[in-house]
Amino acid sequence: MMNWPRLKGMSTAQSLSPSEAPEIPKRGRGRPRKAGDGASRQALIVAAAKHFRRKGFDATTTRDIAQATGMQSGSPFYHFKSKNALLVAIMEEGMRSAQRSQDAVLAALPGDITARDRLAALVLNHLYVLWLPGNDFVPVMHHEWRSVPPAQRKTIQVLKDAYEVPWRDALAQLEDQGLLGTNASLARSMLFGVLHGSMTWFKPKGALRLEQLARECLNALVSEQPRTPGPAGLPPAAFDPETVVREAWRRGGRRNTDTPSPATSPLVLSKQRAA
Amino acid sequence: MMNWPRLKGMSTAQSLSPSEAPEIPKRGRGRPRKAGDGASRQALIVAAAKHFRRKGFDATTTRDIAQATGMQSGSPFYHFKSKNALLVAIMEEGMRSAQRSQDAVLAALPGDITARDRLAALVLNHLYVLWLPGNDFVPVMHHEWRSVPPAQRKTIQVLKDAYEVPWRDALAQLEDQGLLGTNASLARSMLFGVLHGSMTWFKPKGALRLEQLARECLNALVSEQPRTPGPAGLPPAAFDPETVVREAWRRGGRRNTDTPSPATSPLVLSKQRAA
DNA sequence: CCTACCGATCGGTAGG
DNA sequence: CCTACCGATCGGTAGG
Repeated sequence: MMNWPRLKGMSTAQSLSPSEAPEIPKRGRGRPRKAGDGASRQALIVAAAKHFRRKGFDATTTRDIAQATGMQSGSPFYHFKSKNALLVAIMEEGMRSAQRSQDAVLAALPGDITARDRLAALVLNHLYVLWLPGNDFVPVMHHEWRSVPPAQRKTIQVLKDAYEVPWRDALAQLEDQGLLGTNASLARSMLFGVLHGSMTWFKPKGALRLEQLARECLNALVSEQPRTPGPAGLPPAAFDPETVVREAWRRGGRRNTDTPSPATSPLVLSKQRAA
Repeated sequence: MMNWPRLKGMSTAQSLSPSEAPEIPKRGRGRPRKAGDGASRQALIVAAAKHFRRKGFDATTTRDIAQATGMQSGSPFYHFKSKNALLVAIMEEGMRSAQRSQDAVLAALPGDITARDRLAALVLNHLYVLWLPGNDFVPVMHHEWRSVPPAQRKTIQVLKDAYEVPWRDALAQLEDQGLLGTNASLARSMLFGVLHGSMTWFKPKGALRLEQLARECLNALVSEQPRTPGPAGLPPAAFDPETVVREAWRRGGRRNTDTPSPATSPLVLSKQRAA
């Protein structure tokens, strides 16, 4: 899957993941249809990822996947014991592939590079992981997380944590240099939010390419000059817009259960215009 | 729905949305079970939103929703002509409610407030919209967008565009003041990415409350002092980490279709350790 | 808004 | 990996 190669002859079945071992296809026997090894399994993963990304996990039928792979409706269950196992396999392979490319990029970077440039490389690589054609695995992972059985979430979470280690390092350095508007941990969560959110609104056509998007994301979250440390901390005093919002909600809202609120607040009056 | 009230006696059926008008419940006749008006319809919307958020649109059955509302399995279709119509109603009402609270907040703000503080109020209000209990509508809108029939997307898009107008204004001012690391349009998309992404990772327990999250988001994306306009533009020269990443992918990747790539690149060698 | 129901589909399996 | 199939469920409807 993805754009990242695996070693030749390295059957996917021998990977570290105990969660989804197929029946061991007895390679080398029978008719060597495609390649004899896990090619069909791989084709199922690729087709499933494509469908899951477009229509969602629940809306995709195992028959869709089978048909896209040229199989009969029952055949996917020869390779995967359930539809959910197929989803987990997609996520695991997506993260492994992303990790491979990220490691390769980091290894190719000069040693004396700044933390900002290192983060730039991580960001661009991540955009490639998300956006390059055929790379449906990581997007599916993020969007279909709730369809993963809780028992198997931990395995994927470990892969995600490992992937984020270099991000933590780079952002911690940037925080030390005063180049962030928040702390490293929050900046990392926000940065991934920006990057994953780009899948919703970004269209890589025209002038704005992935490379430029990467630059803009970095510029948006990482300053080039240290920020003034003056009032940068948490203002202990009342934050004006904050109290305004809080008060507005206190006036205008109930906790909301079933019935619409009685509506006697002045807020509503200020809203009558649009009705 | 939400925490924002509607005018008393304003049946939801008379709203601007032509997309989902129920059968006009003949209010005032029959047994006045709850309130006589669209209370059941409203209860369906609330219950559906809760389920859609937790389990997803496809995984939620209309029977789930009926049961949560104390109805029989066929009854939701008296109020909504289809499951999809229920989803659209959730999104429309979610946006209308968000717009109401946002308008109220803006109206309550002093006129001489800075663009930064105005944006702070918008951000905090938006976090309330996303996070306060019972407010499942807008999260559902973002997560289940692809389940909306294309014909009805436009209606909701209009509401979303209106909602974003004050954001555009505030961010345009901030861009003029040199407080953004990117342009106003991209900053807006990124900011919403951060805010919506918070639904994945943020837990409003402990020290980090919504108010502080709002501050941190703002600090992360909006400087307090104008940024140095020096090398802030697009560097026309080769961007080092960028070319490294691009080269790495060129070496390591094919476009990817079905079969795993042959893998003869040096990238793979540098990755053998984890196997 | 309930009763009773239908047609279609879906994940999964037995047995080869 | 195919054939043939099952049990369960699901969105939706007729008729009151």
